[in-house]
Amino acid sequence: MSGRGRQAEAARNDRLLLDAAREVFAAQGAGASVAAIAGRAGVGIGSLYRRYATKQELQQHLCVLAMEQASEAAERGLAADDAWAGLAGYIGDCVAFGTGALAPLAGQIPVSERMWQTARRGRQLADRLVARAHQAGVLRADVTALDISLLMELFSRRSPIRAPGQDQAHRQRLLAIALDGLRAPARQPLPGQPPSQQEYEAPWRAG
Amino acid sequence: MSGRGRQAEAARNDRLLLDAAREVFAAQGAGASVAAIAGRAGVGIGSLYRRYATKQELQQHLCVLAMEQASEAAERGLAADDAWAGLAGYIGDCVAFGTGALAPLAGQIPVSERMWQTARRGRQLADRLVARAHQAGVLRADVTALDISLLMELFSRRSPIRAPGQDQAHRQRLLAIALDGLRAPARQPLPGQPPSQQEYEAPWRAG
DNA sequence: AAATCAACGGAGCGAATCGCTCCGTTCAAT
DNA sequence: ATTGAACGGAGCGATTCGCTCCGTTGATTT
Repeated sequence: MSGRGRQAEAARNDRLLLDAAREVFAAQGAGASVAAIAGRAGVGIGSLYRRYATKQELQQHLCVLAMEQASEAAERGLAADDAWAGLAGYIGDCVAFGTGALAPLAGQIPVSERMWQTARRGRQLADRLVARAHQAGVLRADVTALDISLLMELFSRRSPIRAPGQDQAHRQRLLAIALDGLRAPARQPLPGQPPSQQEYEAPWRAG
Repeated sequence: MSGRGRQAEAARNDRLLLDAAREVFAAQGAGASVAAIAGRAGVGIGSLYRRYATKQELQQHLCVLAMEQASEAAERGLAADDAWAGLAGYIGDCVAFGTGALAPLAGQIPVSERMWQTARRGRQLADRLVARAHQAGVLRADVTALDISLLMELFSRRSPIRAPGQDQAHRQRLLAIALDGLRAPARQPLPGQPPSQQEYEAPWRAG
């Protein structure tokens, strides 16, 4: 074991708890029990409630963290020289981390001001990433940043029935297919209207 | 109202019940309550239990029906002149119907002999559809029939947080992207190994 | 070595929700 | 007017939930 003393153990447990919570919510949805989370993290329920007063508080903290991770991934993507590699890397990172897996929490928890701010910053970065790819002509013209957000939301969900390793392998293959479909030029135009920002975030406003 | 008498109402209710059950399970997973299903169908709980002795029996019946619908979609696809149109139509039909949305039931209900038979027939038809697309050179060479099954499983899940109409519109746009990514020639090879039949159906064997 | 105490795991509480039963009501057919 | 099949939903016991509380552990201090 690394780290010495109870404080180090507490820090480790906090990490384990957050990772486990994200995976369990991603697989089972917002209704997952705190016992399932604590069990997967390998810690007691008491240790969970010493850090987060309620299940809801844990969920809010999880949302902020996930959006911050997404912003960092977007910054890495913008730092890449190649516009396509940057965008694909951003999408891959977010899907691997499970950024969009917390979408089922929308409407179930109040959205703090900090959450809106973090979301706004992440959206701006993602918009720049997408705009750059459009200008470089590597991203199909009829796809929007919100389409990509929905795509990541879809791919973020974990299978509730398969082993995590298998699930991850499957997801990477399917994501590679979707990424190929995102490249310009498009073979078949996208049907319907692109999603609007308002309808995208509406579920979060219904608290 | 169409139909006269109590028998007609019963037949209508049975349809409403099955449609509602598929949608609710697709959105909320296997843990969805029977009250939620009856409520969405607009019928009483008593009417549900007059037709299905247990929740489990309803789920099994739902699985058989979904797989039969998938087989019919595959037959329509094989009847199409164009190999790509046939495959794309099959995938689109299955996703629209929600064939793969019952995957979360795997491991939660015993698999009847009839379910295995129906599944086997559906798989044979899908294999032929995929093989024909491969031979015609319209489907990227590194994708297998099981990859496509997993893709349909992914796209079959309904959003638990958005209105069904919006969710459907989003899903069709994202599916169009994925279908573009399935076309030959591939721009980027798929990572990892293709899934095996054994690992694909393993969750169903763990009853 | 003894004392201290922060962090630990989990048994168990009341509340909520579950699958399912049971029964009074409705209404087309007799 | 009578029948009876199909109806909706209140409510049962069982289960599961979020959460509290407490005895235990072990690094640190005296």
